[in-house]
Amino acid sequence: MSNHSESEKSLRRLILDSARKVVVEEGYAALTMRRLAKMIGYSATSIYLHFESKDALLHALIEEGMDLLHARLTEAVARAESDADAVRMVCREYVDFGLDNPEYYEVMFMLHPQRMERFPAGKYRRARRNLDVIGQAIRSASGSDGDADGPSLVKASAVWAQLHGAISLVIAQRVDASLDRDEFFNRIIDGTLSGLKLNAEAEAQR
Amino acid sequence: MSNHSESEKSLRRLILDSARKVVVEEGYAALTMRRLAKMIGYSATSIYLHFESKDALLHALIEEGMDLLHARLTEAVARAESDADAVRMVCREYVDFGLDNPEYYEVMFMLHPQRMERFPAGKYRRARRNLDVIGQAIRSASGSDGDADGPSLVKASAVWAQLHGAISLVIAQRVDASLDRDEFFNRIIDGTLSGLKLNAEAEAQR
DNA sequence: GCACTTAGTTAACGCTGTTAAGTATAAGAA
DNA sequence: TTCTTATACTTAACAGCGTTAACTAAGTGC
Repeated sequence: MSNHSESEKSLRRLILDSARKVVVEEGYAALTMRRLAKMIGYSATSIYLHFESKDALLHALIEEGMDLLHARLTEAVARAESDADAVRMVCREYVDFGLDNPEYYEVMFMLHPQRMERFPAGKYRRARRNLDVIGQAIRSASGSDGDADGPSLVKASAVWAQLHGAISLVIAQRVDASLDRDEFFNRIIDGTLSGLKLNAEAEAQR
Repeated sequence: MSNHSESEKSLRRLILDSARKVVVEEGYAALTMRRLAKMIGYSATSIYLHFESKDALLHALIEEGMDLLHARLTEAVARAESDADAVRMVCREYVDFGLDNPEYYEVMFMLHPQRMERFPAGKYRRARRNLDVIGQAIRSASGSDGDADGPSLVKASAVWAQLHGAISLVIAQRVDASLDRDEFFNRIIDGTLSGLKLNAEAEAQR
């Protein structure tokens, strides 16, 4: 049997937890199978008993991150005091998630794993759930007309994309060092919200 | 002397052109020193006579891309018929550049090269030039008040970030396949522009 | 003719992800 | 109890990676 003396929980979990630790603390580049093996006290090939490839391991990590993000987004919606407020809250929370967990965020949204074309469908569903939280918040805030003003998938994707752009550039240290980040993100969120034209009085145009 | 029979132009140029070809046609992952060497008919180590490292080669590629982008952005501004139009044109052009050259765009803005912290200052300057084109367009369109409504660096960065988010997600194939991309990008650009609140009466758009 | 520079080479180091084959150990069947 | 099979894991190796050290051949200046 296993009885590698230390394994109360499954090796799969041990691998995942160690991998997450490496990624979170030292970034994706530091994650190698041999190093991971040394950490968990098994040979590198043992990892392949639980994950088809390094990418598969990464995908599992992404799924965990998606769940974590989902929890934070839904909590943010729950905390909101109005439908309109919920959209702002969910945007703010998304940004904060990215800034709080840059390495996680990088793996989840910025990495370009080799085999991503043949990505397990389940992961897409998990990522989709997060987009749906945004979409639902927008729909609630838009009032009863529902999808009158264009399909909400486009709206939600646009909101997501705009927030993602700001987060990913900051994480990759591509923005000017002298940039005031609070002002930057406030502007991004305000701009994103104003692009939605939610409240009626702001609908002077269109 | 060199006289590797084929070299009219310098080996440095040959390396750069071949590297760009690989990246553009098959993506960054396909670019390896040994493969590049085989392409140009020299040994892999010869590349190190002209570039300090693979990252340095990549940086040179990024600079070329930045110049190309700069040319397109300034041309777009020149084509515009009004200051307000110029902002929209430059946004459109930026998006088109990304969609026209996804592999190039990936190397330029989505990759996270190892040694990027110690990036040659010249590259930053080249990247900054492109941000300045956006910033200048915004400033011109904002009228004479100049920087009254917040520093233009934040404004330009925000515009850039929002466009970048949309482009990078599409390139990484992270957006829903059923998404109408034209509608998506139109919404991104409109949202970005409305976030600038340039002049209220001219915003009778869309 | 000798030193020096230039442009290129080969061989190797220490990594990487991954696979094939082998080894104990436990469980189930005869 | 013995035979068989499955489980959990290992070692050794493959092919490839970026990079370096050491070398060679050819041209240049004195």
